[in-house]
Amino acid sequence: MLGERQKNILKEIVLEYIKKARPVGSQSLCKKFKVSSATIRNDMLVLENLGYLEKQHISSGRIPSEKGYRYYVDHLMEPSKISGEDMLKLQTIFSNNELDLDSAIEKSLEIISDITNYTSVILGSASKENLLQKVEVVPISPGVVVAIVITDKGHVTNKQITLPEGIDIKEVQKTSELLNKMLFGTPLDLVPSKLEFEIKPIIGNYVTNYEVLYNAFYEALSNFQTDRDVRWNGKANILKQPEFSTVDDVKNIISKFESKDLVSKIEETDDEVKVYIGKETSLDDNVTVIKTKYKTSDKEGTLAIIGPKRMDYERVLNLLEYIKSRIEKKEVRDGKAREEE
Amino acid sequence: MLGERQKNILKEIVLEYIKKARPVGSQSLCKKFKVSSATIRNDMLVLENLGYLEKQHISSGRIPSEKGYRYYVDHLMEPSKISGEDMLKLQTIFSNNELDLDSAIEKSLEIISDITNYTSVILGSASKENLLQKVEVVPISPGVVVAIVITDKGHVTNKQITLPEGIDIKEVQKTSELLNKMLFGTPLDLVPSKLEFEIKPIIGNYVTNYEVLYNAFYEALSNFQTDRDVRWNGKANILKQPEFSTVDDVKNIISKFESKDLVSKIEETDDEVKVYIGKETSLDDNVTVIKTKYKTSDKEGTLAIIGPKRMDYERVLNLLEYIKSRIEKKEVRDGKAREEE
DNA sequence: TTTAGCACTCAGTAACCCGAAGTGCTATAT
DNA sequence: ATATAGCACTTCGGGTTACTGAGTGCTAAA
Repeated sequence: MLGERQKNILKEIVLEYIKKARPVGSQSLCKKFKVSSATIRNDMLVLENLGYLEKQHISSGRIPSEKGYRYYVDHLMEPSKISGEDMLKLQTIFSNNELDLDSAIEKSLEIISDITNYTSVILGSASKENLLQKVEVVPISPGVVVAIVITDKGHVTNKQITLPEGIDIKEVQKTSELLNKMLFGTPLDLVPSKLEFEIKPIIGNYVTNYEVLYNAFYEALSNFQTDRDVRWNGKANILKQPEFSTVDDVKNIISKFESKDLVSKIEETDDEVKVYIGKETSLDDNVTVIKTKYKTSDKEGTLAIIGPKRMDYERVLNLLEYIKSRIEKKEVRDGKAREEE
Repeated sequence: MLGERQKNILKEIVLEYIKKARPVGSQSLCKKFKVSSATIRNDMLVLENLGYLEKQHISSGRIPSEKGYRYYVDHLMEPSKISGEDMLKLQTIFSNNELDLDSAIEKSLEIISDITNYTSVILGSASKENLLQKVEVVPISPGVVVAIVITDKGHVTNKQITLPEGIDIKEVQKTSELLNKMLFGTPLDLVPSKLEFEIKPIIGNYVTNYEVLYNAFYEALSNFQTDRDVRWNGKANILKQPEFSTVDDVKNIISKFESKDLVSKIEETDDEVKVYIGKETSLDDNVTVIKTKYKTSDKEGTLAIIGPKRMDYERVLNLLEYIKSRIEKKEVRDGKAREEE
């Protein structure tokens, strides 16, 4: 379909545009391909007709279209290794035994944001594979208790419960014992249904006045898994990109970042590192999001880098791949409960 | 110092500029004061020479200077009550018994952001008046435990601790018992020093190999009080204000919002509702921050509204005053453990 | 003390010109 | 067939100019 030179021209244009953020003209490619500008122009026309290139106006140079970037990422980009320089900056983090995995992930994405000037987001939530380990009920004042839930992976959440008038603290204790007995070892995502179908029917046998108590605990326990944390780095970085040079562009992207359904748009389900360009992101047509799911023994979530479509695809891909691999390595190493390397 | 008419002219200019965001000319005030524009101009000149008014260029209308806003807030603004409309929107929140105080505060600031189009921030942290109620240690896997700290007000934090090789879980239990005994009822802010000066010297008597254990617990327990949460509402609202019409202004304010020392700049120590204008904010010369400290039985923090200097001072002051009073009322009411009103 | 009158200033807009960069097309050369 | 040289054409962007409207400061009179 595409001639060899045409492919290379497309590649050059993508790389050049990533570097300079200015439309690429035919002249500037002459020396590299040792042909005249007219020849380049002919090829450019072909590429434009196929939808890989665009012009901003009739006599401007070419810029890659989304389809062009996509083609570059899928076919033209040479798989490479992370640069030594980048690696160096990340290495210390993962070989530092002081840092737990969570902090290491956070720290490393912070570094990525710093060195690339893109925006990064970490989406996390307790994994479905967490098993409920313990439900602890601590009275803190008359009529008020705190319910604390601990998973086998060490995650903790809590919820304050104001007891309805006239509930005996003994009833609460009994409820908590019952919950502990029945829920121990239950995967978090199954807790609500287990509460509803196994515990609710029988709780009346153990506890009087169970209705309100049950409801209070139900709420506390089922909130657990939906608990999400979102960490940003360099949220303002994207504004440094020349594509956000008008007030409207800036306002627009900032509003998108603040919007409530951002999490659902960022979340990734694929284990690979994936690239979403422009419209593919469903977040904003002017950005590219490179992201991957990560999964540690106790949490799972998404690592995402958000930048302009003119993003340094190769570098970011490599960085994310590297971090992903280090996360896994660290898991293994931590599992062996510290063994000097 | 200032004549009566001059004061009124200043006031009108402030109000007019707040409403329209456009410099106010002498003509537009003629009817209101029943004098000619020349007279107004003379007064304006006086006000300008005293530093209350500014011009953007030699032949533009006047806008209030920071000093002018300050004078307005301190001397010209008529103390008034919150508008019925605004109150209505907030009322339901505080009379809703389902909502705990925390959520009510959050919800009400959300509403303020919505109706005013300003940005709001809630800074919170566990109060110094929280007393340590319990230290709970839950083993979750060989060599790993979770330390959970609960205060008498129901706040919970936790920290995962990886035990050094060769530590017996019994030692951990003993440590936790010791901590519970010695720290029960200790105000949070005193925990670190108590650990250092009372517990460290004697822990060796109870627990062998105490060094590492002590360090792990020390870190977990002293992080508690510095634990801060920051909640934003309408972070992008400020961009709607016409004062942020150039890319640079926008980028600037966004960076300020993202900066790490924002918390320290926002935090308020005064119990009153206070107004900080422009430079006074130490945050950004183009904004006004109206804020107040709040204090509930278990938490204390700051409520802040950030808007342009051209902010609707009266309205925001009233809103904050109102919320403050409702927070206190609700405290009282909740304390009586639900008594229908 | 207030007012009318007037000259002056400046932001903002629109119209225009011009050079730079780059294109598409056609006719020619390889 | 492919590549090239030449040329007419388009658009952007920056600079200049001219004009208008809003608003001022100042002076002299009421």
